[in-house]
Amino acid sequence: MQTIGQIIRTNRERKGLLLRQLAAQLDVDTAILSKIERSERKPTREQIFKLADIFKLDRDELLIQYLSEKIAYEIADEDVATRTLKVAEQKVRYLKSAKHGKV
Amino acid sequence: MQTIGQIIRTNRERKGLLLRQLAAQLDVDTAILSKIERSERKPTREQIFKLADIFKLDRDELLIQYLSEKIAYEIADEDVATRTLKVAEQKVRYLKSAKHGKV
DNA sequence: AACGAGTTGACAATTTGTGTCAAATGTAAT
DNA sequence: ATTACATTTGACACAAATTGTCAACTCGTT
Repeated sequence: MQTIGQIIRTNRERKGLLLRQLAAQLDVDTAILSKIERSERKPTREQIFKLADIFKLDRDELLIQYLSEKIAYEIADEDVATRTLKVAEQKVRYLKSAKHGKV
Repeated sequence: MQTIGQIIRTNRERKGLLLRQLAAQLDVDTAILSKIERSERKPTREQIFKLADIFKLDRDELLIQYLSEKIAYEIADEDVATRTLKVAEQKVRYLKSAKHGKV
């Protein structure tokens, strides 16, 4: 199970880029990128998209990794975590159908 | 599909309580409770537990409603929402097993 | 009109997220 | 062991989001 940080680091090293080089492309401080790779900070959505472009990864895939990691950390220490996600799925379905005027 | 706000309002009315009476028990301003019931604001976790106690609802059940609603609103307008939740489930499982020393 | 219940919006206080910077640490080469 | 460079760390500043406070407002009832 890879974190976003690990995905970024792996891809950066695969391309032989230094932190400061990738940081420059992302337009962030090296310190921040370092923290992101070690999961000490979360990237922003914009950064995710830039990374997907730089590494030619599927934007949706990376976005899913990013969002799901955020959610997982949000509730991982609840012991109702799994049931919460099941109910969240139902609610999402409901909200989406409502949005399409199906209520 | 009921919102937390609707659950609260229904239960408050069932007990014949006024907004200001329930607000007093919750130790919040009437304005806030009004907004919570109409989903204009989110309750805090503490408030959720107080409400469960006041209405004699299952704390975990209400917590699940609260957390899942928060998550659902967070990602409802992503079109990768459902897949995100599936991946989040996997990540939660992984995090939980890691926590129990199973890595 | 006066009252009580609920709603609304402007604002303040607090918390959380993000960025900046400089110093510290690690690592390899000379 | 000193230099040079990459990365990490932590303190701080700034911005954004959350939460709370308050007063004015609407609406229905008497």
